Amino acid sequence: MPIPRPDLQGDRVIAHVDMDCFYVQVEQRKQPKLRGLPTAVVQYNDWKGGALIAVSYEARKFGVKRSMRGAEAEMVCPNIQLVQVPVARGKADLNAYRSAGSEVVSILSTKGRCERASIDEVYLDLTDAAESMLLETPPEALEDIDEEALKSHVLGLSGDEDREKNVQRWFIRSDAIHQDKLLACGAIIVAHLRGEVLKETEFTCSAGIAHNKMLAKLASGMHKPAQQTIVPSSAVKDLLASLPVKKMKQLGGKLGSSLQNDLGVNTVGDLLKFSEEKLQERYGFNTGTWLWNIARGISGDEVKGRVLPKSHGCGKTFPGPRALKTAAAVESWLNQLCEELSERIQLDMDQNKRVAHTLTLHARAFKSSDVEPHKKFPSKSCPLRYGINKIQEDAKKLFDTGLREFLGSHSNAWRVTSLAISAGKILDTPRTSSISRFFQGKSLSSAISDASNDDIQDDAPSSSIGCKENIVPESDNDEEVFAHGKYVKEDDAPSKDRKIDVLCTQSRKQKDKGNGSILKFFSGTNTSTKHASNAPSSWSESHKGQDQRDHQEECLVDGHSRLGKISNQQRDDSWNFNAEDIDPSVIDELPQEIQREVRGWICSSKRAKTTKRGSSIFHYFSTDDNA
DNA sequence: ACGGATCGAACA
DNA sequence: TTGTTCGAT
Ligand SMILES: Nc1ccn([C@H]2C[C@H](O)[C@@H](COP(=O)(O)OP(=O)(O)OP(=O)(O)O)O2)c(=O)n1
Ligand SMILES: [Mg+2]
Ligand SMILES: [Mg+2]
Repeated sequence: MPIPRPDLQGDRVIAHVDMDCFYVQVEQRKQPKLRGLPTAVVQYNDWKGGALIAVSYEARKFGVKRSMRGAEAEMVCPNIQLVQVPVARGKADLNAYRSAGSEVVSILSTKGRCERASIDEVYLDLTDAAESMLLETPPEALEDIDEEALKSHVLGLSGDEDREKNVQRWFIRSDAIHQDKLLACGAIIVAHLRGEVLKETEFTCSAGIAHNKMLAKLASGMHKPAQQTIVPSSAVKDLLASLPVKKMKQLGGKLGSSLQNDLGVNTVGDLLKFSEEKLQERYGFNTGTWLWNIARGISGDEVKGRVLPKSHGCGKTFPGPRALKTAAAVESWLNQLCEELSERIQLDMDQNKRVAHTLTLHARAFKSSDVEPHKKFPSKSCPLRYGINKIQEDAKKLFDTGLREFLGSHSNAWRVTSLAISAGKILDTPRTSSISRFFQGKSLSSAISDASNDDIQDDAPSSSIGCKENIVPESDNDEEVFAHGKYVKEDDAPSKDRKIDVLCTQSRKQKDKGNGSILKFFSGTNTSTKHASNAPSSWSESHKGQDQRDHQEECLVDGHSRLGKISNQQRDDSWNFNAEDIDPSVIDELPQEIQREVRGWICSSKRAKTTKRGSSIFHYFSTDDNA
């Protein structure tokens, strides 16, 4: 029913709100005497005074920077107040900051769709609220406008003399274009929200108001602290023309470096010189169009309605001499991490009625024997069973299987330099459904405990059928949920029904994302053939050289290739197609029940693909090679 | 190999 | 679907 706006002109009102030196503010609220003083938050004081992770604006004036050592900071700012991150179970404990972030979100999520983008920032879609305001109480007289709103920075305004006056005039211009009027309303709403945040939490924040997320994010950082910035469409061109590529979100890493070094692109505006095809050729289909769009200030990325994190993780590093070298030491630290994780997912369940379904372990290690102590410790996951002891038990198993794989057959001396676990696949538990009745009279918490207590066989975690039936909610949508499952291998080929099932599930999920550009086509069997890849050479150094397939040894299975030009062949024996490359007449030859799915996918894919980075993948597990 | 602890997303 | 890599805060 809800059809996404075309949005090609950018008529949404999007805000990005980012807290000012957030951890510092949290600590200053705890210790008000620190307010106004140059302050920084450090974690782990023992080595060189710890590392700074947040710096107050007073301290920034002295040149104090994040990632400085405490001792360094004291050199440039002798009066700096260093506050340590709380420590619990031998590791940094960020719960106070998470909790403070939640306070803020609960206020900012009241006027429109809200997306938690990090511990201290959110995106807001204020389109509806702004349109309502424009209809009902349009800003006409200065007296009616929030004073804070009138202090906004408006990009592109003539500038020099009397900024204040110009902004005031901008807000009440009756001859402004509709877009600008909407932004003005958005800015008034944001000013109000920021006032509410200050009143309720004592925290200041800064914000950007624009027609999409990318520009709003850019704007929020332009004037800090405790200010807000508006980006009218008319200001976009000049803004991007002088913006160094590295300042743009997503271009701060290797991609941005490649743009500079390989294309000579120094500002985002420099990208305008390149055709979409040229960018696609070098950086891939999706990234290419994404780059082409952002050069023009276009981004259709929508504000997801999600105010809670999608995963909980905790970890600790053991650098240099602190590296763990015994199983007992690893076990001990794992236990600490598991305690914290258990606490946090339990809190999530109690507060939000959500249940996590997957436990994942990451580690880094090296062999003390080799001169080149390279590290590649495989991550492992399994179904998550609630309860500290269960989690500890499973985490240790995951580590052990990872370690055996890491060591190969020779058992060498090893060192572990980091351990991390995380809880993912977190799902809402619907209030009303048969599953709730099953748990009648019990708290969700005790029901989950019982489910894991009726001792599941002590086998290695592999399947979650029991878990799924006991915990996973009955579907409100008719989409099957897999709590945890292992990748389907060729020699373990699923039945035909099963394959179709996967197909439908995946396609619905992807369609909901409202964006897609790639059809992923599994042959299901046949691992020996290598196929042509006309995928662009990768810009990322790490991808280079791992691309083992550049020539065509064999034709594609009949019917598959005729779907359209192959965009990329994957290591998992599937082929990817771009939506516009698919020959519509060939779709008719596909199995009936699949045709509808493919057509629906192509439709949504073509609609949204140009405005958002990334791809949706259409999984088709064919039953045989000649499907 | 002292820039740690977390998160989300694309990719293979 | 799992596991890896990238980028971010
Ligand atoms: N590399 C980083 C970056 C940030 N943070 C934490 C501490 C910050 O307080 C918080 C928010 O990050 P920001 O990038 O928003 O920075 P600040 O809020 O501290 O400052 P600003 O006022 O510039 O937003 O996240 C962190 O632990 N490690
Ligand atoms: Mg911030
Ligand atoms: Mg931030």
